[in-house]
Amino acid sequence: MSKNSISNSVIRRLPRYHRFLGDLEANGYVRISSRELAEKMGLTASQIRQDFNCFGEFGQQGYGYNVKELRGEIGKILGLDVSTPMILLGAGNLGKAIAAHIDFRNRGFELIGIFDANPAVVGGKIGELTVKSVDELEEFCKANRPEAAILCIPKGEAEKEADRLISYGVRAFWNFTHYDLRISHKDVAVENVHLGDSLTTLSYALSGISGKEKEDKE
Amino acid sequence: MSKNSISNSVIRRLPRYHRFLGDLEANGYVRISSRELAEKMGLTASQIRQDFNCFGEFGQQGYGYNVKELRGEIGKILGLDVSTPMILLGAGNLGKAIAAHIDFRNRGFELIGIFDANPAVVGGKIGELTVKSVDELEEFCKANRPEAAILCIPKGEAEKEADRLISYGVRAFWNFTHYDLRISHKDVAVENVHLGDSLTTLSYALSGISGKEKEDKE
DNA sequence: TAGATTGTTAATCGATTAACAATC
DNA sequence: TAGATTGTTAATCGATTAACAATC
Repeated sequence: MSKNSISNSVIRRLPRYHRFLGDLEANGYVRISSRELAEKMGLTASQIRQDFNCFGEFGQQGYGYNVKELRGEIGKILGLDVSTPMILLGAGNLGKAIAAHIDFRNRGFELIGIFDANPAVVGGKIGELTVKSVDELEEFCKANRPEAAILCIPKGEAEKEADRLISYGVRAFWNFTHYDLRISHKDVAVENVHLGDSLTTLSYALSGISGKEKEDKE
Repeated sequence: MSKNSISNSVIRRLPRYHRFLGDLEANGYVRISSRELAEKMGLTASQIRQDFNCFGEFGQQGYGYNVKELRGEIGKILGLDVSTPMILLGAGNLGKAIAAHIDFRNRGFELIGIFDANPAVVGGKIGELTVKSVDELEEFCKANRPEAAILCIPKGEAEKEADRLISYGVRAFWNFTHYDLRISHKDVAVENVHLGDSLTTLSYALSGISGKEKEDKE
């Protein structure tokens, strides 16, 4: 209900607030004002107060915000107080790195299964988990009820596998493919990571830096 | 000059345009109207025309846009017609996956070196490249002049290494760490990829889907 | 020419910033 | 109490959408 009204811009800032507050807490900060936090994060104090006020009154006039308390509240808003079972599809380079590199626990998830179509990687170990064949996917989902999935598979397989997962009850996707999930499926949560697009953006930014343009024209 | 005036929102859409136009071209499309492209991409035709008009007049009234030509123009805007030498710092799980997974050529870059501080991984092969020790970084940069770097190293090392690279002439960073480069260095291009934040956003989105909230309250 | 679709201006919408009264 | 800082309303800014004349 209230959640629907929060703008995307605000939501995208929440994980960063949570992260900075964690650092502050680790560095012994007990309280912080919106002004000081703004300075550290490169935002305005106004924006910070506006953002927090979307969810409630977390501060105290004349004092500021209690770091630990505020971090806790934002964590709850982000759903980090629950642990959602998640599976990974695709144990190639990227899939393996994600499985090994990401701190799922502190992001509200638990990685409970890894699947791949390639017999050469099935049976291999990644952290605590053994890579299973995609043939076991249905059975596994029926038994373990994962609610979220990471897609690190080729674009061509994404549609088929996503459809399948949705039919097994998966409702959230961390999507590293270029298949556009949101077009086909409506009430499913999707977070796209387009690494290639990200690097391309850097190319643009670089071409705008001192000298580059001139070189082309002279 | 003109470049500075383009809004960030527009720039972030350019790689996606480029990608979609590539798909269209591969599927035999010769021309496309803003209306049709909008439909395919989930945007409005108005927005597409506004976006393109930031850079010039790429279409023709009554006809639309020539797919191949438009893609080429956008590619040039993104700087994909040049190949910027790039190095990777950090050959851990994530670094390895990035090096192996990303199509640098089609993003305006060429990966020419990989470095790591861990003697256990130095000497290993990733694709065509052999992982070098960070001790060789200065010499390598003086000889090969990379202009861009990928940071896949621990946060604690990021500041030191970034400073070093900048002093060696690197002017663009694809930053996978949580070290905030933009704070310390001004005229350097930075593209941050915060995978953890991305997953955290998915946690939020999931917690807003049917049933979740109610469960907490009943 | 008539139809289609752009390029571009104007209107709307949303997000950020500024200001200030409330209050700790 | 006086000083500080929030919560919140109002003002500004920017981005998206709508409209339409230009033109192929």
